[in-house]
Amino acid sequence: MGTVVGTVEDCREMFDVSVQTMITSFPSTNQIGNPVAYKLVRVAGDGRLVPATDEEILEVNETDMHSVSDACKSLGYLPAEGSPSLFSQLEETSEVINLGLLRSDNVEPSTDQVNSQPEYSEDERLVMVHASHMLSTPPDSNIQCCNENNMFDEDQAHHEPLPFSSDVQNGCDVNQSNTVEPSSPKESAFPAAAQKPDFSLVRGEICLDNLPIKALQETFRATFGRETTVKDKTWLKRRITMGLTKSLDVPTTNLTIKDNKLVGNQDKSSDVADVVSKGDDVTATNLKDAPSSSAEDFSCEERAAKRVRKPTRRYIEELSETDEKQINDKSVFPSRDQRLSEKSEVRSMSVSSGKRVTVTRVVPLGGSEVEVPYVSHVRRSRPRENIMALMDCHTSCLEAKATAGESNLLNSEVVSPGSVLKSASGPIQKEGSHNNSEENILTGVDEDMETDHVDSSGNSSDDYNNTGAPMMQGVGLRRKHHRAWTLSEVTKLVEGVSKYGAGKWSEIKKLSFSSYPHRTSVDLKDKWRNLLRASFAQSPSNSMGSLKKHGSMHIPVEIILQVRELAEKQSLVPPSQR
DNA sequence: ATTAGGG
DNA sequence: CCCTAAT
Repeated sequence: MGTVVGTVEDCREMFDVSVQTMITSFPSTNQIGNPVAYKLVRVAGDGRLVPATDEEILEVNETDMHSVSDACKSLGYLPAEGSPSLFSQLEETSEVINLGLLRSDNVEPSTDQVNSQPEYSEDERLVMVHASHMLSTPPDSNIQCCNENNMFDEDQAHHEPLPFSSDVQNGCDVNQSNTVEPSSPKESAFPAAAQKPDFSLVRGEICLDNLPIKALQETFRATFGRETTVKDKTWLKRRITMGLTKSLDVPTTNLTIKDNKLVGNQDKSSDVADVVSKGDDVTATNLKDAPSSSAEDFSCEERAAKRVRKPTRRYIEELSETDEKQINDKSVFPSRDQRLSEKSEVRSMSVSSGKRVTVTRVVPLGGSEVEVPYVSHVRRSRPRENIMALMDCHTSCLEAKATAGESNLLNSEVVSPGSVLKSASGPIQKEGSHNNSEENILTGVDEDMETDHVDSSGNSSDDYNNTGAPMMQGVGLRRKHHRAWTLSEVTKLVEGVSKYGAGKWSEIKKLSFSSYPHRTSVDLKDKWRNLLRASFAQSPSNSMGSLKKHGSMHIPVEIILQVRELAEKQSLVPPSQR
């Protein structure tokens, strides 16, 4: 800045004024995430600065906003690299973010650049950005600047000339004659600068380092409107930069949260408040403390506002499958990048997200760690699921035994049915496999298997697992297997219903489905319900029977009819009778 | 323990 | 299929 002020006299005033203007005349109530709005000013005929019109602002915003957010996204991680600079990581973060917010080009400075180019500190970069934007520096100057630093290569490519650049330029010229602030001794410091206002302006800006303390002080004065006695170059630079950052940041970052903070923290966070309103009292007093403390505060605020994670779509405990998948995909929560990209929403949702999200843990997955809510990682309700499989199997086995002719053998082994079954029953196994094949056919083209099903205790736990659901491994997997109903099963069901009546599921189960251990009475009931629906659904067009689009087996018309018939019967005859 | 229903 | 409330 010092450069700005010093090099380009005429523009200095403008700049000075612009800062003030931005702070005062543009209330913090301004549009959210509208950094550009604050930067856009035009120089009227009399050389005064006039806020850009809505249209103008919009115009610029359209092009800028996206890129800005992008920049933020990409910038978000810079701090992770942790450059051993003067500032803490946090501070760096906030600054980087700010930088992102301030930028209006599709620039994506890489971490490498930041770290590998010690000559240009964050401050300087910020300043540079500020300068170019606040002053609405003409594109060409920007480009120059870019070349100069080799930092914003993309700038050149994507940079869109600001609408008023010309105006500004003119304004500068006009101003040249009217020095608003004659008190500044900058002229002596930078005599040559006046020649090429734009370029030199920006350029000088960039090289804060090279400026004499005096110049820095001058800049400081220009920025905050007050003198400073501080001689610390670094501090000055920093202060100046922050001043600018803040002034821009307040309106920009400002959301409800931000507002609250401003209101509540006023005294505490001398940063925002001071810089924006009072200037800085700290300046003279605490040379060393001021920077660090303020920085910390700031970073804290920033974090509070931004760091909160957005609540991802609600965690669905429903299907363990899903759970697994999500976890594996690391999609339970948006990845860091994602989260950052959604930064815009972050602040607003901090509240809602607070509770759930806050409680998280880091889970190492495939090398990277993922944060997952403590809650849903565990089985949501009862612990049973694991057992269920076994239970199921168990029961099935028992059933099988019960109905099976040679169950005796099996009965003896109540303890470990699965293993026993597997090993103990040669023939049974066979049956099981047979059963399997049937089941696997699914479409159940047709089978009379049921007849030969005879006993089929064959359903060993293995069988189960193979056919149906994934083994309930470890923590909460559940959802039994999805076994499509075979035609034979359906047939049996219908038959059973006709025999014993709908609702006698346990009966049917016992009598007709003894050989289908995996079909519980509930299953029967459900299936029946489905059949009913299907039958009704198909009633309109008989042909529909096989027209069913996909998945489920095509229910033969006969069965449909049968079902319908039964349905009528059932409905007519109250359950009491049956 | 079964059923009926909702999800 | 799963889960629950109601029997």
